[in-house]
Amino acid sequence: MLDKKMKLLIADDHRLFVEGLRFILLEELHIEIAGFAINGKEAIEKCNKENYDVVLMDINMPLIDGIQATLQIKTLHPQIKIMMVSMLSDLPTINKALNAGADAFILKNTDSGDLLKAFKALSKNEIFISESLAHFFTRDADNSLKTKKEYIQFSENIITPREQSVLKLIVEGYTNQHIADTLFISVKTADTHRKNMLAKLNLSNTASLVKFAIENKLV
Amino acid sequence: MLDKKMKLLIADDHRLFVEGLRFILLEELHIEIAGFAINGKEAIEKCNKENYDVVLMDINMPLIDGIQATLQIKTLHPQIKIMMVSMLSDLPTINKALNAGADAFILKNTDSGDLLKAFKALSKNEIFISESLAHFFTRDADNSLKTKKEYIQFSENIITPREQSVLKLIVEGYTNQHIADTLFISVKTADTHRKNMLAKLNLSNTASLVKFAIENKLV
DNA sequence: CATGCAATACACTAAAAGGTGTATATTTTA
DNA sequence: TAAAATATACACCTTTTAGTGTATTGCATG
Repeated sequence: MLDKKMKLLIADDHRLFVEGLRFILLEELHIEIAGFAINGKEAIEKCNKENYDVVLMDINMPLIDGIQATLQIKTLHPQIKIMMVSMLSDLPTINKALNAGADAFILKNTDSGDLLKAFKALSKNEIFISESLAHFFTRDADNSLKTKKEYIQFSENIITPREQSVLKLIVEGYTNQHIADTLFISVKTADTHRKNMLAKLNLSNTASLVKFAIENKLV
Repeated sequence: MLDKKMKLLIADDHRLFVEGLRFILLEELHIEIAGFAINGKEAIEKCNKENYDVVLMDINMPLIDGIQATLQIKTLHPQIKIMMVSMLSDLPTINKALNAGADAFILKNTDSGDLLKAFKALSKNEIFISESLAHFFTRDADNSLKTKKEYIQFSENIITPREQSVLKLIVEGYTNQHIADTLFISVKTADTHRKNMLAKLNLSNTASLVKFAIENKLV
């Protein structure tokens, strides 16, 4: 793929960012910016019409987000490489992106060198993860990417379904008593669920639990 | 100011964005990129050392955010123009930025034309707001900017600056004691701030306060 | 079929937060 | 300049959470 130009679709709704990106990639002779999309829906449509080699996909986009778009694009066009770009480095999101089929995950706060490395990796059918995120992962003998054991816990649901129900109510501002009444369990049980979540997430109070829940979209 | 080059400090931790910006502004003969900062603290320090005409300031930055940095820079160097850049278009944030002394507010999803318009406006000592945000505001006879009545309720600080400081720490999971120690106030005062917020927002506990704070981007 | 996880429940103690009310100095603003 | 808002601080009492630990039941998977 290195011998001919990679056709790139940029799917990102931050125009300033995209314009900057254009200038950065202008100098790259083996990359051709072949299209733009300002949301996931448009990205999907364009991939169905045109032939792209790579999609640079923002996670947060209107209408359809980058992860949903990746899923749909990979279903119909598995050969298209998806390079995920995000502001945030939370593991659940990265895992979701990779599970959706993303081939690279870079942060918007990495430098352009990393970006170009990612393109090179993709052209060699490798999976690329920004250095600052790499510590979450490990590679198998077959070079496949695995989330490190110590982080699996984090990404996979440590929070059990029942705990999630409780958590949802906690975020709504319910007290243990109210939660107990709602779920037809004892106050003690509701309290135990809360405490278990605090313990396993290494948090010390409800405020940070609520923050965690919202940030990790567990509610 | 138009006759000589504007010295610009770019304060943003998204390197890809910054690099792109550099390319965009390279073509502008009356703008000179004179420095970079990757957080609010660095921006403040650089403004104390060097003479800049304009700071392009991201809202969300590590250590010290753009709004705090703006406050501090404007206190010591009121002549420096601050151009706020943000991903999000929520009114409380815009108002906070303007109250902190920002001279322009543009979104990262506007095009570079808007960016250049903003620079021009600053050089004429005008306040510039991205078009897509302009509907929140109205101009007085004296051309000063006012939040439209229908938005005031939203924007005007239901939550006072001090309360916001406390709120920020609450969201971080701090207890009243810890908040008191951090802000050098009595536990009672920290507690009063918390209680006042609960009262005026009609909430009954910290969990819902945290939720409110995150949803309304007050943190 | 045993081991582990999930869900349930409880004891006890300490710490924190919630409810209500008061008070005062300072700053903003009408 | 007077009124309003803000930041500060405290009293008293109740409710809720946090910290630590135990325990039983059922279900699933190795």
